[in-house]
Amino acid sequence: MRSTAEARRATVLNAAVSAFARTGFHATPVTAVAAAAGISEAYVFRLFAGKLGLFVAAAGACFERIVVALEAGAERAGDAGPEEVLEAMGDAYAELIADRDLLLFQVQAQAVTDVPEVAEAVRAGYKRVATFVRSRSGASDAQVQQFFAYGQLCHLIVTAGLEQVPEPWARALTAGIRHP
Amino acid sequence: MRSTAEARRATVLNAAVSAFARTGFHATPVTAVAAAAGISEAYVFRLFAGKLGLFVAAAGACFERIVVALEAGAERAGDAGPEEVLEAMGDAYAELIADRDLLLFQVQAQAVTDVPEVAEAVRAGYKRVATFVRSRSGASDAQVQQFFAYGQLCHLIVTAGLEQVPEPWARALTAGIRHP
DNA sequence: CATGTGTGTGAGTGCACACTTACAAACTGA
DNA sequence: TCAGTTTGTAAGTGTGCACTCACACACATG
Repeated sequence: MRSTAEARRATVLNAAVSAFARTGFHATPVTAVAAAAGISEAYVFRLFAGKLGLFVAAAGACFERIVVALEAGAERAGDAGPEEVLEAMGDAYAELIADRDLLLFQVQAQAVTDVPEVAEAVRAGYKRVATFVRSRSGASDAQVQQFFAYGQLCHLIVTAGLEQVPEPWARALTAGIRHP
Repeated sequence: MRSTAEARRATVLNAAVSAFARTGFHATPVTAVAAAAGISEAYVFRLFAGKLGLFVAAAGACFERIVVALEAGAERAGDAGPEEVLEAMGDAYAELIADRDLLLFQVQAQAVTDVPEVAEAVRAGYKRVATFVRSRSGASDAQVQQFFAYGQLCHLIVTAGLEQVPEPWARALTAGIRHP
């Protein structure tokens, strides 16, 4: 055996998050994920339950990585006040999405929520993130809501490339958003 | 002649916004748009420059309808203060997206921004909306930014179906958002 | 009526891609 | 060493779909 199936699954999931992030579910052939992972298409189908199963598993991996990053960020704030912890989590999230894979994957997943399995995975992912942010920061509901609202705005800024637009309307939207 | 090409284009665009909103660019066959518009697939290809041209035109129609709705909403606020005008615009937007087509189309368009023509159309659309909101409301950049941030949060709530989730984390995210 | 112009379609064509199957090679244990 | 299990693939198969083309009908204008 060259490798265990479990290890292969992990590398395939990394490749899948990256590939799906760039071109989305329907425009990303499984061959692209397989090639990025360095294995054959057929083996991807053995490791995961179809393309949809692969995408759902990738969503799980994506949100997992987000929660881990937020945990690490919150750790840097120790047991400071809610605002400080949220701020630290924001910084950690900004660093995490520097490579854009996790951000773009979330956008792509949101766009495929007409498939029930994906909608469920997205809900599960945000449940993990939101409950963690809430409990770890101890912030109010309104503060948590604001945290996610500006996070979603960040998604728009990056997907539309607004940080490259020098006009006033774009600068208004991007002002103060941490290095998108 | 049964109809003018221009009139056909308009009905096709309505069908396209609706169809693309539900299943996205890559998962929506042109036959579906054609069927919804009541014409043949071949004629859609004569009216628009390929599937991509159709999608870009639909994006234009989508943002056009949004600006019109915001204008009407702002009109109801007259020349009140920035907060009141923004509030009225928010109400108008909430009403407009009750059928979800315009909201979902924006999400789908964001997901296809790896295609340069789509990214350009999205930027153009948000440019129209943002400049109008800014100038018509006279609100500060920070207020405009907040307006869009919570708008994007609304998109997440609707796509993920969070308004159906009774758990505390979901209620924190949906609190106070106008009937998504 | 003849010619032209705009509206509209049926019937393809070719290709990309999800998924399967049959088979091979590596490793394990007795 | 030989049987069984796991890892891995090459080579299909079928289908859905973007896009084309030849052709038909409606209407105008001389």
